[in-house]
Amino acid sequence: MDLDARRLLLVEDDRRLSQLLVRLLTTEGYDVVPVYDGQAGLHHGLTGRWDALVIDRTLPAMEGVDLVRRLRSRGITTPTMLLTARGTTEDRVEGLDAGAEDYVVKPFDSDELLARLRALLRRHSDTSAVIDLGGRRLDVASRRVLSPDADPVELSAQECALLRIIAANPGRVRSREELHRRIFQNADSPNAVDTYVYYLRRKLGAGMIRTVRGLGYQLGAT
Amino acid sequence: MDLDARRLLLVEDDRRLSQLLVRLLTTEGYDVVPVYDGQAGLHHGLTGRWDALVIDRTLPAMEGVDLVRRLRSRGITTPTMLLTARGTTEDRVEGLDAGAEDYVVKPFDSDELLARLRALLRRHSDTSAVIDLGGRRLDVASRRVLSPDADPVELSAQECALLRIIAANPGRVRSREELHRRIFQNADSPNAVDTYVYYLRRKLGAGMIRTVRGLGYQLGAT
DNA sequence: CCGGCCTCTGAGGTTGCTCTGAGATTCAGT
DNA sequence: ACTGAATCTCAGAGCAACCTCAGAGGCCGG
Repeated sequence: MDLDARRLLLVEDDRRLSQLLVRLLTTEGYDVVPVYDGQAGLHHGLTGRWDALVIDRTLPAMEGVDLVRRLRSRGITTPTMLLTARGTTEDRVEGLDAGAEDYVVKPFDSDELLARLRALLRRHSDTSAVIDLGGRRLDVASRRVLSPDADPVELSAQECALLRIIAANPGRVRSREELHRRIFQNADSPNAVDTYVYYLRRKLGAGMIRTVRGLGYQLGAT
Repeated sequence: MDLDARRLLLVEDDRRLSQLLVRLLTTEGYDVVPVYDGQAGLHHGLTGRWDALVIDRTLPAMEGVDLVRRLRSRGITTPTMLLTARGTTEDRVEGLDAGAEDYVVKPFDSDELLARLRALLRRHSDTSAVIDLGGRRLDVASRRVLSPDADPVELSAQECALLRIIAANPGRVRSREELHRRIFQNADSPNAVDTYVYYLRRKLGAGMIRTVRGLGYQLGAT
């Protein structure tokens, strides 16, 4: 077995298609694990370590788009490709805005799927489980903030997702809209982002997150 | 005039399509610069600061795919979207493997293009405009003035806008009228510019902005 | 079924920004 | 030095953006 192989989670209910994809991707050198419904996909997506997710849009137990949304809302940012039979624009837009990085319309061509997968993995090669916060560190896997001279601070899923986005790029200011879209997509209150910033500050100190009035938030002490 | 708009370089030789795209993207709040052949695209891609590139595949002087390849080979990693008329798989694969992040097949749907662009920009995140102030630097994105040997100085929106205009051309003198027109659109008091110059001097030192009596203001002597 | 944690809502309270206006100060020309 | 014009200084009203936090409802393990 290839220890450096990219690990893919394949969520596809059609057994025949699933088998076909497993064979194709395995031949290309990927390490593929197939599951056959949304619940299993959610479970493995949340608990496993994956380089990319390949998810069918139409699944029993949970729509593919909902699966992506739920994973994103739990702080999982693994790059994701949707397989979709429907080619309508609204479907595509919905998929992309749910947080999927890409989609492929069935029936698709093997070479195209592989090319898109390569492109997906290429730009997401910076997945480090530990993010530097300037002095402290965010361990995404265990959702804890570790500091050299204090006890670890435990974060909830949403807190972690928020901090992760802000910390991904220390110099950059993230707008409320972006944060809301990426984390609280099924929240009506535009205030949710503020609230979680408040929670994080309460746990980590006010200096952790800087407010840029009218623009958004930024990692503090940069 | 949106100072925080995302900057897009559009490389499209078909004037009609180009104009259409400029209008669409501008309406969405992007800051779009159109060029009409590969050479110009290469030049601007190498020298300008862009948040994303939108490139037609079929161009005079240089193919779109070659343009992407050449930009990538020079270390330009700006996220890129290809527009392609041909929908064959080999074309798509070639485009993606050349380093393009995404492609859209013509004729394309506006909503889809915009959704893909959002997805593209969402995952790329390290661009920020920094203006030299002679020793210190103005980070427009986070509205701060950074200096090598002091804490950052935070600016308000108006302060930043004012300093940005003055600092854009160090030698040039900006009249009160111009500054007032560009920043204090709905302010009655002709004194507003003076006030904000005062605020900036208070935060950054009197030498930052020089008064040219009777004419206006200018970036202070380095 | 219960209790605890997490998520999101909504309603104040507070802060910081914007712009105004008026007096103080500087400047150029006489 | 005198004078009028240009510029500087600064306190404060009004307002939007932001913060704070209690609580309702959801989810999950016991």
